[in-house]
Amino acid sequence: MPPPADITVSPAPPAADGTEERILDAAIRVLGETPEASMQEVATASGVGRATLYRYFSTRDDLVRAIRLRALRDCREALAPDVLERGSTREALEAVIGALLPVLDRYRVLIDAPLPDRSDPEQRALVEAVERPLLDLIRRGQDGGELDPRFPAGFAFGVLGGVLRAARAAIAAGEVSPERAHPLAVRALLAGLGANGPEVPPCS
Amino acid sequence: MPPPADITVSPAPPAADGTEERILDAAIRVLGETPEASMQEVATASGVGRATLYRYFSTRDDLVRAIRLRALRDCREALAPDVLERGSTREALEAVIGALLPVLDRYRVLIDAPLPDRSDPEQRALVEAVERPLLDLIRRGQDGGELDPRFPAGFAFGVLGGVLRAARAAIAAGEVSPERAHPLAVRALLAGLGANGPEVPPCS
DNA sequence: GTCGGTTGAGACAAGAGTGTCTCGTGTTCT
DNA sequence: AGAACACGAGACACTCTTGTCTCAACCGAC
Repeated sequence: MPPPADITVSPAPPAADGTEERILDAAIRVLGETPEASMQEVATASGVGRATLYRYFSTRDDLVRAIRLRALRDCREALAPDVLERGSTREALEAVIGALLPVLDRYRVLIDAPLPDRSDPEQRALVEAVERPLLDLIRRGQDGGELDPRFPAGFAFGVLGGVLRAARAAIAAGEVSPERAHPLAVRALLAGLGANGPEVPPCS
Repeated sequence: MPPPADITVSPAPPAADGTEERILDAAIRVLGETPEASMQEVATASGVGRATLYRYFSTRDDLVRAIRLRALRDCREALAPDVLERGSTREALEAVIGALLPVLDRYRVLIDAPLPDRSDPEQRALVEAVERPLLDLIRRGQDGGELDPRFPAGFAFGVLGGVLRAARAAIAAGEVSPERAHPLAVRALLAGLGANGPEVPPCS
C-alpha cells in the first residue's frame, strides 16, 4: 500500500492558494527589469516576507529555475500541434510568431539571460521540446520549397529569434502596435528566409 | 596660478606600455564568458595582480565602462563613411554586416548586456554615433525604394541586430563558416526588409 | 474558544566581493 | 650603485547577499 497522499515527500509549498504563482509573477517582473535584484526585493514586490519567499523557493537558484521552467513550458504549450501543423510553412510560421510573441513579452527576463542549464534534465528536455518542432518546421519548409534550403536550420532558427526580439523591442518602444508588429515580423521572416529570394553571392 | 601641468589630477594609469590594453583584452574575454566574474578573476586572466588592476581601473564600473566605450568606438569606426556611403543601400548594408560581424564577435560581452548607460554623456554620444547612421541608411533605403517603407526604422534596425546575432551564433556553433555566414546574413536581411517583398496582410 | 498552520519581521552566521593600503621585490634610468 | 617607479602579494575593513532560525501575530477549522 502506497503512503497516504497527504504525506508530501519534498518540503512542498505550504499553501495551495495562489501564493506561489503570485511570487512567480512578481519575480518575473522584477527580475525582468533588474536581473540582479535580491531576494528581498523579489519578496517585497511579491507582497510577501523574505522568509515566506524562502519557504516557497528554498534557494535563489530554485526561483530562477522555476521561472525558466515555466517560461519553457509556456513556449512548449504555445507551440501546440494546431499551431505547427498548418498546411503551409508560411501559415505555420505566422501562427508561431503570433503564439510566441506574447510569451517572449511575458518572460522578458530570459531574453538576455544565459542559456538554460543543459545539465538539468528537466530544462534540457523542455528546451528540446521547444526547439525541435521549430527546427523541424524550418526543415520541412526547406524541403517543401517554401524556405531557402541554403540556410542551415540553426541559422534560420536564430533569425526567427532575432525577428521576434526586434518585434518585441519595437512594440515596447511604442514604434508599432502589437497587431501591426505581427504581420511585419511575419513578412520580414518569410521574405528573409523564403525561397525565391535574391541570389546569394557564391562567397563574398 | 593654476597647478603645474605635471600634477595629474586623476590617478592616471602608471605605465604607457600596453598593460592597459592587455587588461582590457583579457577582461573582454573573461567577462564575455562569465559576466559576473570577479575582479580577481579578471586580474588573473590578465596576468596581473589585483592591486595593479585597480591601479588601472579604480572601480569595477570603471572597467566595464571602458569596455563598453571601446566597443562603441570600434563600432563607430567600423561604420566609416566608405562603408555607409555606397551607391546602393544593398551594397552599404552588405558592407555594414561585414564590418559589424567581427566587432560583435569580439565584444560578445555586450551582446546580452544591459543597455549602455544613457546618463553617461560619452556613452550616449557614442551610441548615437553608431545608431544614427544606420537608421539614416535604413531610411534612405526606404526612400529610395530599396527597402520596404512599411517597417518603422527602429524595427528594421532591430531586425539588423537580430540577423547579426543569428549569424554570430551560427558561426560560433560551427554551423557555417564566417565567409558563408556573411552572404546568408545579407540575403536574410535584404530580402526580409527589401521592397518587392510579399504583401503584408493589412492587419492580422 | 482553541488548535494547527501560515505568515511577516527580524536576528544571525557565513561567505563573497570590493576597494584601500602596505610592504618587499624587481626593473630601469641615471 | 642609487633613486624612482611599477609590480605582486596579501592583509584589511566594509558592504551586501544568502540561507537559517526564532518568535509573535494572525486566521480558519473544529
